[in-house]
Amino acid sequence: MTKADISLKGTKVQPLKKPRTELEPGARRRKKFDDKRQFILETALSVFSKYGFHGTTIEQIANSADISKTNLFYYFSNKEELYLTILENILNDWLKPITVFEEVDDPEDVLKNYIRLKLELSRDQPEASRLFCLEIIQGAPILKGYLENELKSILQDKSKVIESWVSKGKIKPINPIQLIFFIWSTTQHFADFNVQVKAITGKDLSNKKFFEETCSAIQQLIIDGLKRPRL
Amino acid sequence: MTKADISLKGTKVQPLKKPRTELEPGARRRKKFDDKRQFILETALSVFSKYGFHGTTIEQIANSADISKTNLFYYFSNKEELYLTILENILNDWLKPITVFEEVDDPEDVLKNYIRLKLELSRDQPEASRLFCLEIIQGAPILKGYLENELKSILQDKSKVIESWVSKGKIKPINPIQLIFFIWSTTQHFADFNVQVKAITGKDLSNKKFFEETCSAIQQLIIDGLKRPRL
DNA sequence: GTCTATATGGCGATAGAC
DNA sequence: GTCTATCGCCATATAGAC
Repeated sequence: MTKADISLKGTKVQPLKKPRTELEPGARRRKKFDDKRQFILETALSVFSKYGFHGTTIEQIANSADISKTNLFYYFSNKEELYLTILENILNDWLKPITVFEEVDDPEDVLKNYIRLKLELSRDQPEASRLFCLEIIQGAPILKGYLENELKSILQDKSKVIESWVSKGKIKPINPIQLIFFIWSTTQHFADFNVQVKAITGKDLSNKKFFEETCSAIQQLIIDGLKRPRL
Repeated sequence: MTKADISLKGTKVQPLKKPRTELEPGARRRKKFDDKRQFILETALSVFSKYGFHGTTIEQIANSADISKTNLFYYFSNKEELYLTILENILNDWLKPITVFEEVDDPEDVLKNYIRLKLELSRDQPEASRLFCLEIIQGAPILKGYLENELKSILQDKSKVIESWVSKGKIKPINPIQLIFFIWSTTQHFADFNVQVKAITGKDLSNKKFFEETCSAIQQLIIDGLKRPRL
């Protein structure tokens, strides 16, 4: 294993327990523990997304979270576990929007809706988007298996929806996967290349007007680009 | 300066001398020196693009280039100089395609041409694209100044071309910067997210059929998306 | 749970022989 | 120009007191 590889190493990453509603004995303590863990996770996401796994030190994270280095090791047994837990959480959020693809609906509504949801994700979770991008760009050492299995099968499923639109003549012929890539790339660009966007336009998605302008620009381009040519 | 920051530190990065045609005394030796430097640069690009600046060790690069660690330090005085020289080279290639934007031309030709050139870059220099992306995503500590000045002014220039197309009614109204972002994001996606693309489609741009299919899908979507609505 | 040491190992960079 | 040996630093992680 080279320095640069990060693997699961058999580490079991236990998902965060949801805080319980009934406060049994010990529940309050557990909640406090979970809350602090959650807080560290959020802080760590922010740091990891700036400097990458290797560029980030435990001390940086500890400082940002206002705890000591050793204390951090009380909540996460090592750097990898911390990193993996974050990636796992990101993946869930990243996938949610795609559920809007349903055959019954009108393509225009579905596509507009999906584009907006993805762009909202770029606006509200830009750090998560960037960490995800960092992971993929470096060969997805952790997520590769996931991409080839779960993600692939989800996309095949959604592709059928798009194909049905094509065969019903609702949109013009296009490779469904290409269409999805197109939406992913244009929307994520505003999170991943945020610095470049801001350097050139002076704005980013947190600017409401810029968000709306961007959203409708992408929506229009895709909707109009998919209209069947008139005979 | 945190561990993760990489700055110019006043380091002057001297561009590689072009090998001379006339072989003066000492020229042959210099050429050999330059060639080896160039070879190290190419090897290092490959490694940096996989693991990032901090994830890459000098030893990895040296091994890949089949030289010793100390020998590498003979050609580059430190890790940063090596990294900076690479980034500088990338920037040049990255910008070349945009010169196709000229007002005199037909928008459809220009856009199709530009999309193809950018996609060729994603196909032929995917590692450079990924290293560039790594740099931007992490806040462009080195390139930020460049983005805000040179790149911004180039884009403002090219925007005028696009605006003239709009005002002449050749394409429908669109924010020129947004249009350029769309082309950048959709084409670079196939280099930066190459692993994801390959995991899902089983192919990448090195596959000729896939390249052509992708190229025309992007071209069509953008060209058709920009067509003026018929009255 | 949180703290003060401290062990351990890796990595960038240099010295100096050849 | 290339090599062997090594320095010095810094980051992860642990031990053990409180």
